[in-house]
Amino acid sequence: MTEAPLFSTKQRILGAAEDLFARHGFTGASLRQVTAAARVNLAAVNYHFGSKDKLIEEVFRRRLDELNARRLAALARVTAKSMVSLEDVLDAFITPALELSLDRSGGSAFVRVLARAYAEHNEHLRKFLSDNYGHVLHEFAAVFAGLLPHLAKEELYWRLDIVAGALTYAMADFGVIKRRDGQSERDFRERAALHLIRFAAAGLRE
Amino acid sequence: MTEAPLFSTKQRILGAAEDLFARHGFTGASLRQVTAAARVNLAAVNYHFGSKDKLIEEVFRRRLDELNARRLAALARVTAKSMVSLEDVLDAFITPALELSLDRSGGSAFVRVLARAYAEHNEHLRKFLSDNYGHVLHEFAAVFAGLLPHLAKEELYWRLDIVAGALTYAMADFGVIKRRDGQSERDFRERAALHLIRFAAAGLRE
DNA sequence: CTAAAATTCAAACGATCGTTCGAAGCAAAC
DNA sequence: GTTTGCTTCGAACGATCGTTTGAATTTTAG
Repeated sequence: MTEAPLFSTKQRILGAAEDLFARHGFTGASLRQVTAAARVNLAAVNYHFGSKDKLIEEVFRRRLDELNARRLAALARVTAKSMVSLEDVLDAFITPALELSLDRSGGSAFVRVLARAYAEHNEHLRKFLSDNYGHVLHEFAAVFAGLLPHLAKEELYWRLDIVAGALTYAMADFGVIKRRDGQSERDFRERAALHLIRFAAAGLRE
Repeated sequence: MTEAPLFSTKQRILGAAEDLFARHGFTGASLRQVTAAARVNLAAVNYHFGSKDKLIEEVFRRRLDELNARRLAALARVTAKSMVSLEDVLDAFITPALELSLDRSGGSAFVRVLARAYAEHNEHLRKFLSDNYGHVLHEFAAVFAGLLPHLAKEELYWRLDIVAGALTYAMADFGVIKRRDGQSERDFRERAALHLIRFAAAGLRE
């Protein structure tokens, strides 16, 4: 927790790992590929992070801390209003991630990493994500539960899981797709968010 | 192309590979794990399939041949009608896959394998799938294009790609999720298909 | 029954994996 | 200048990977 130079060894490793994990998966990308791309020594990973698993966790932490903070801030803004709609809550969940997916500095790669995490059945990784960011999903789930009182708690939870996964995959593809030439990024983002919110709302309502 | 005993070495390998690829990914599951689960010798994979990559292809071929045949049959049934709706075409695409995901004999594992394939950016695998099943997507795309004349061809194609990926991920999760106790499988399937079709329609229309 | 073809087997190949180690390099503190 | 602590480095560790080999075994054909 000292200084964090923009191009320190740690940051270069994290950036290269993010890119290679997105392209080849967690087991598919080796530490030798990562360190070569980051132009650092192989042993630097275990020196700075301890292990490959810890490096993977740090790749998530670097982005998820901010992403989930934005989601919670947006959720708080929504629940402060007098009338709360399902679409508002979904917007609070989706828009921060969509902004990240359209970010230039590695954000699009990270969203693809996130999509891979959903595909993984990795016990260790699931537990890490649940331990560190489960409270965010719980806060959203609580608001959803108030808006969808007809759904049993168990039913609501797995619907949220499916919806979140499908949204994550869709946003991951945005990171690869090239936008139409004439279309502005803001226009693209707003239209994509609209479609995703419609899908999620349809999937959550009875 | 000779006989195909139900529990031949080849079939046992394919079944074990499907299950392990779903759980640990293509690079994450080793041939030693696969052959151990199939209770066959390690060398049997290279004898019967030639290589791990060819085995992966065969895991796809075994299921996709039937899945895409059903999709095309359903599409033909739809286009034979006088009035064709966007929802009809989506139903022809989604329902066969949803039935597969709820199949008991390995189908649910395969849909998770399919979801992994979407997450993979693997050049070789993408080319194999495109070469062997690209014509199915082209047939659907042609019908979609007729129903959505306002969309440019390029725009339509990447929307279809995103929608197909998101649907695949959602269906993959169905394979893991346990149904509510009181709910029949038919009821569950029809309701899920309805939600997925709504999402896809919203994503494809302007 | 016997020869031939197909299949299974144990064992090993070289390559690559994540990880570890001690020396070398380098900064700041005294 | 010397010491101290942090970082980088080349080299190697044992483990595991996909693949290959040749002999043993089973199945098929004549």
